[in-house]
Amino acid sequence: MNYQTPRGTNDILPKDMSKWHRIEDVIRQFTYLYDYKEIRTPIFEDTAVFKRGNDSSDMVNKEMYTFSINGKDSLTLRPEMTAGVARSFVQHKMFAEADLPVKTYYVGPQFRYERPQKGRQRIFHQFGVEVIGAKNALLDVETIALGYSIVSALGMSQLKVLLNTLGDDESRANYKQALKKHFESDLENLCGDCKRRYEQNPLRLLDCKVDSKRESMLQAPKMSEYLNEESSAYFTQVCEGLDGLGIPYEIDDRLVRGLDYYTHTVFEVISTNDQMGSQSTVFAGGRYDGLVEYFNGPSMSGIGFAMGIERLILALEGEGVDLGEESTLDAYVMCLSQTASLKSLQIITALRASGFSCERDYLQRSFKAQFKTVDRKKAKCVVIIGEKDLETNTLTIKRIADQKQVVCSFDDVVIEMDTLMSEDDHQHECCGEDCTCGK
RNA sequence: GCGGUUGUGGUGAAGUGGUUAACACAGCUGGUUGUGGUCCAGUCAUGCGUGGGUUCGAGUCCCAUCAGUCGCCCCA
Repeated sequence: MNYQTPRGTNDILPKDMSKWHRIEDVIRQFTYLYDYKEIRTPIFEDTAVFKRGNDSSDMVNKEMYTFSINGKDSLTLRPEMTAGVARSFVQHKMFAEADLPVKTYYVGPQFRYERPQKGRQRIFHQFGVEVIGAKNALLDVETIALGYSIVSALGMSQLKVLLNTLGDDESRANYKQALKKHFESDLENLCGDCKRRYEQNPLRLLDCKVDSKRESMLQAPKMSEYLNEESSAYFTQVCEGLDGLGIPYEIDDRLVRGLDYYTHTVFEVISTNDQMGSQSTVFAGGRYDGLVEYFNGPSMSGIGFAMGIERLILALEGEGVDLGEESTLDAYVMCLSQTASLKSLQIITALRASGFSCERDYLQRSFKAQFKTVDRKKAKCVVIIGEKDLETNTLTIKRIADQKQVVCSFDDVVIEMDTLMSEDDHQHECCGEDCTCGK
């Protein structure tokens, strides 16, 4: 038996972790600037939190990891975060807080039983925000701006913001009816999926890829023609806000999100990098009006988005953005004889206590092999302790950058390291390769 | 859930059914027993995703299965 990660899951290995940390750093930096607070909800919830009666999405109906213990509760590994956050918002009566809206963000794993593909895994990670308790077009704008700022700050530039509105319930109901009426005569000729969509969620007819060129599809009525005055005005404000911030976007009247709770603004930010494959959406979201009420809270609106971190990494790597900070080491301590090993342990401990990151050899490898490790680890200095040094109570410190070498007593190792390292820093700060400053 | 395609050491890969599974990189050891990055030599897959089958003989053919990947569906 070969043990391996279950299908559609993967280990995030130490060598890749710096990318994740970098992304999480930028996320925390920007959510701080925008005054969002982190929320952590359970990895699993009562199934009813996700599976709400009227939902037609595949995610909720076919892709959930649902289980029960002792035949009692039906629990589900979260496939998304919005429902859990809305549930939490109501459970903890955040609707009564003095300062609304409540602005939250989250980062964590999500679980969907899907056929894996590039950019689509069964366990994947999302960063997302949920702003609940105020219905203001400027919040829609702020939400999009936050996501946009984060991916931009990370260096993503090949992207497109797609925007649409689904209007309020009244507008959407009228539109759905109009769509059904429009496609009624052509229904027989549409693809199988479209026939299903016609019944389940006529809005989704619009993003069919098979029938997109059909006459009836091209002639399909547009959402914008069915917006009532309020919905239309709201959407205009969102557009004006994005214009005001200089965020480029395209209105895509065929953009329909899959989850049933969306109302008004919906948006999707896709990577246009050609290495993305068919899963190119990096983050997407929209406004939802009925969710808080579903969880027995007051009638409050919310808006949010979710960003796929694995997809973000794919997009950034596709664009050639370098996310890995170079891992470096202040010193590599070489011990060249067994008898010196206790001394080397004391030295490395003293250096670490003074804040220098240090590593050493544990395999009694050759001098040459240890020096190769120094290169691979990009250590700034090497501390060398050998048999002879025990007699003289000295060791050698070598600075790799310029090969400068000093011999000092065991007791002075920290002081000497300080000196070498600060000179080194000086070099980095004040000058490049053609340094004339004399250091 | 549907269809296509791929699967050989740590990595990239050669390998028309026939003895010991090329080559390159990385690793390790030595030349240089306290000064690395170059060079040279040596070493490194009892095994070809897994399990069956065909055959005198299978990495090569067949079946099943697992996984990756691409598209559909769906979605972040």
